[in-house]
Amino acid sequence: MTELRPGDASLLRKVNTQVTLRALRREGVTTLTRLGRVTGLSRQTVEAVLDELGERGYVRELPPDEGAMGRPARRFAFRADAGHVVGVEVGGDAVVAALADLDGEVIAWERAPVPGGAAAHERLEAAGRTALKCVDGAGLARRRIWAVAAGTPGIVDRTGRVSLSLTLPGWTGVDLAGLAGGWFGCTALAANDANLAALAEHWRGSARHVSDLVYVLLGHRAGAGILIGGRLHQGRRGAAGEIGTLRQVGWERAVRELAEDASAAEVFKAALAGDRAAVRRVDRYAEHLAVGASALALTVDPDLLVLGGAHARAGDVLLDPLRRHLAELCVNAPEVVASAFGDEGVAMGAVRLALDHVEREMLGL
Amino acid sequence: MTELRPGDASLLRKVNTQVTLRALRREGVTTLTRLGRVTGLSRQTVEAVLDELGERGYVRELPPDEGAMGRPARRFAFRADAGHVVGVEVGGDAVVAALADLDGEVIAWERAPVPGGAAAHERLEAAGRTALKCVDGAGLARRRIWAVAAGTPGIVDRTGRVSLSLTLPGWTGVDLAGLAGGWFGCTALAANDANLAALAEHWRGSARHVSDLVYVLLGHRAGAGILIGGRLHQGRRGAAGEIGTLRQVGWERAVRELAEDASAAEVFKAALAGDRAAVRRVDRYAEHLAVGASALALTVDPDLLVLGGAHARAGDVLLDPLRRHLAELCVNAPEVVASAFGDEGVAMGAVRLALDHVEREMLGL
DNA sequence: CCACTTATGACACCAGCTTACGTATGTCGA
DNA sequence: TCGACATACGTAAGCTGGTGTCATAAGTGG
Repeated sequence: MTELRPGDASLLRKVNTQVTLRALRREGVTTLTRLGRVTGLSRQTVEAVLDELGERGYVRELPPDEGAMGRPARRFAFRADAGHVVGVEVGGDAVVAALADLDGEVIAWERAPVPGGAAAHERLEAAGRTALKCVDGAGLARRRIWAVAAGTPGIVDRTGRVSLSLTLPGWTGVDLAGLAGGWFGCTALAANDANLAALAEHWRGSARHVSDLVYVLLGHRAGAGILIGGRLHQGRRGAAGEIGTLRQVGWERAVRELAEDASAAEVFKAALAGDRAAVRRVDRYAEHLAVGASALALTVDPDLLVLGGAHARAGDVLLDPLRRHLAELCVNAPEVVASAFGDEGVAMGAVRLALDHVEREMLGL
Repeated sequence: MTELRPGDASLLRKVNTQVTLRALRREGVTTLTRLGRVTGLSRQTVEAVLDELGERGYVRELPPDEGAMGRPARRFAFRADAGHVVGVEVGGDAVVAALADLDGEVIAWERAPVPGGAAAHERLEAAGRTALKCVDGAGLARRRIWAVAAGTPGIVDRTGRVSLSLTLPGWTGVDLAGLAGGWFGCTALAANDANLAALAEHWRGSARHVSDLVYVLLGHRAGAGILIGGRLHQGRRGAAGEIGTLRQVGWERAVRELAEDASAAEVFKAALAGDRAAVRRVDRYAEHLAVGASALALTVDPDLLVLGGAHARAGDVLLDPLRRHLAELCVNAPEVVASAFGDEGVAMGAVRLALDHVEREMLGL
C-alpha cells in the first residue's frame, strides 16, 4: 500500500537518477555510452543525471582511459567517500563499531569489552566512546558521518527506543537512537540485534540470493530477525521474531542447559571430538532450538534459515542435528546455513541500516 | 527490491492514470475540477487520462448535473460493470462462489454442498458447476469474466497447485488454478483459504485500518493467513502460516477434542448458557489455540489477530478465554477480534485476489 | 436582462527523454 | 606522415506529458 502521489516531470528524473546511480555503482568506473546501454537510457539523459550527481558530490569524473580504439570516453565513478556511516553493536559483553563508506566498505573496526552487569549509562558511554574512537582513529572528521545505526538485544520500537530488555540491567526504556544521534550530531537509528544480523546476511552473507529469510541469533539468549521481500519486518512494536519468549518453545531453558557446567564452546568441541555425552547435549540443544525455529519457519515459510551468533560458529556439529529435528517438525523445512559472519554481523547490519537511510536521503526520499 | 526500470514519459502517464483512477473510484461520480483538486494534478491532465480510460471502457461520462451554480461540470464515473470476477471457495463441506463487478460489489452468490469424502474430481466438478451457475444465473455472459480465484484448505503453491492437503481426499497435487482457468477461459489464481480470508478481512472486514495481520481460520482444521504491509505473505512454497502442523502447538488435537461427543456449536451454546463443563472445554480449546496463535503473534507481531471460520462465530465465549491465554503467553499480545464475515469470507478474499490481478492488468502491469 | 459563478477550451510554456547527425579525438596500418 | 577507421561527444530538432493563464461558455439568481 504505497502512498501514491501524482507525478510531474521531476518524478522521471528521480527514477532515472536512481537507475543511473545503481548502474554506476554496480559497474564501477564506467563511460557514458556504456551506462546508457546498461540502463536503457539515452546517453544524454545519463549525462544530465551524472552532471547533477557530480554537482551534489556523489559522482566524480576520472581522466579518460587512453589506449582504446576511437575517441576516449569520459569516465565516471561513484564517490563512495562522499559520506560515511557508523554501525554499532551494543551487546551484552562488548561493543563493536564499524566505520564504512557509502559503498559499505568497512574502513575501521573498533571493539571494547563491557561487563555483562554494567549499568545502562556505562554501557552507553562505552558505546559512544567506541564509536567516536572508531572514526577518530581512522582520521575522519566527525561531521563526515551522515548516519549512525545501533543494534542491541531486546525489543526496540520503531522510534529506536529499547522497549524491553530481559538481559541488560537498566536497558529497558533507553532511547538508544536518540542518544546515538548525539555522538556525531546526525540521524540515528536503532533496532534489535538479530534483525540487523539478518540484514547483513542478506546484504553480504549467506542469504544474498533470497528474499524471505529468518535469522536466528544464538547467544546468551536466542532471538530472531525476519526479512520479508528483502525488507526488514519488525512488527507493530518491533517485537517480530521474539518467539524465544514462548515457554513451550523453551529457548531460554535450552540456552541455560547447554552451558550448565562447562562452557558452550567446550561442549561443542567435545561433541566434535566424538564425546557421547557432549553429542547428546548438543542434540538436546538442537532439539529445543528446532521447536522455535520450526515455529518461525512454519509461520514465515522462508527461503532460508540462517543461524548466527556465538554458538552458530560450532558449525555442522550443531547444524546437522538441527536440520534433522527441523525436518521432523516441518512439512517442508527450509534450508539451514550458518552465518557468513563472525561476531561482526550485527555491526555490519547496522551499517546496512544506516546506508539504507542515507540512500533514501540521497535521492530526496 | 523492486525491479527498477528506466522511465520515459509514458511512466508518468501510468502513474497519473493510477492516481486518477483511484481517486475516481474513491470519490464516486465526480467532476474534472474536483478530481484535479483531490489528486493534485491539473485539470488538463485529469481530462486526458479520463479520455483514455473512457476509450478503454473503464470510465463513463454522465449527463451534467443541473441546478448548481455556474457552468455545469462534466461528470465522470468508474464503470464497475466493465468487467467481472468470480471468487470461489472450494471447502471441505461446500463450494461457495461469488460473482462481483470491478468495484467488488457482489452481484450473485451460489452455494452447493459437497460431501466431505467426495473424490477430487467430484469436488472440482461441483466447484466448476457452481461457479458457472453463479454467472449464468445472474444473466451475465461468461466471456465477461476477466479473472477467477479459488481458495481451498491445504498448501497451495505459487502456481496455484495444491501441493499438500491433509483433509480432502485426492486433493494433493490438484492444479486448482489451471482447472479453474478452464471454467471461463480466463486467467485463474488459487491460494490457501485462510490467506484469502485474511485478504477479505483487510479489504472489507475487521482489519481495514491495519497493515500487518494474522488471520486464524477455525474449522475442521485450523489454518492461518498472514498479511504483511497489506500484502499477502505466502512464503516460499505457499506454506506460510501452517503453524498448526507443529505437534507442540496441538491445534489438530484441540479441534478433535472440542467436538468429541457433542457438536462444536452445541458446546459453545452450552458454555454461553453457563454450563461449567462446556466452559471448561471451550477454555481448553482456547488454551490450545493460544499456543499456536502466540507463536504466530510473536513471530509476526501483527497489528491485529482476526479469528474466523465456523467456531469463531461463537464470539466472546471463545474470544475472551483466548485473549486471556494469549496475554499470558505473549510479551504484548495483539488485539483479537472476530471476523466480520460469516461463511463467505474465503470467497470474498478470492474476489479480492482476482481483482488485484485485474487491476494490475488494467494499468498495464 | 444583467451580474455572478463555475467549468471549459485553447494557447503558450516548460521539463525531460529520444533520435539523428555532424564533429572531435583517439588508434591502426600503409 | 597520412588516411581509414572506430568511438564518443555536442548540438539540434522533435515528441510526450504536465502546468498555468485567460478568454469564453453555460448555467443560476435577482
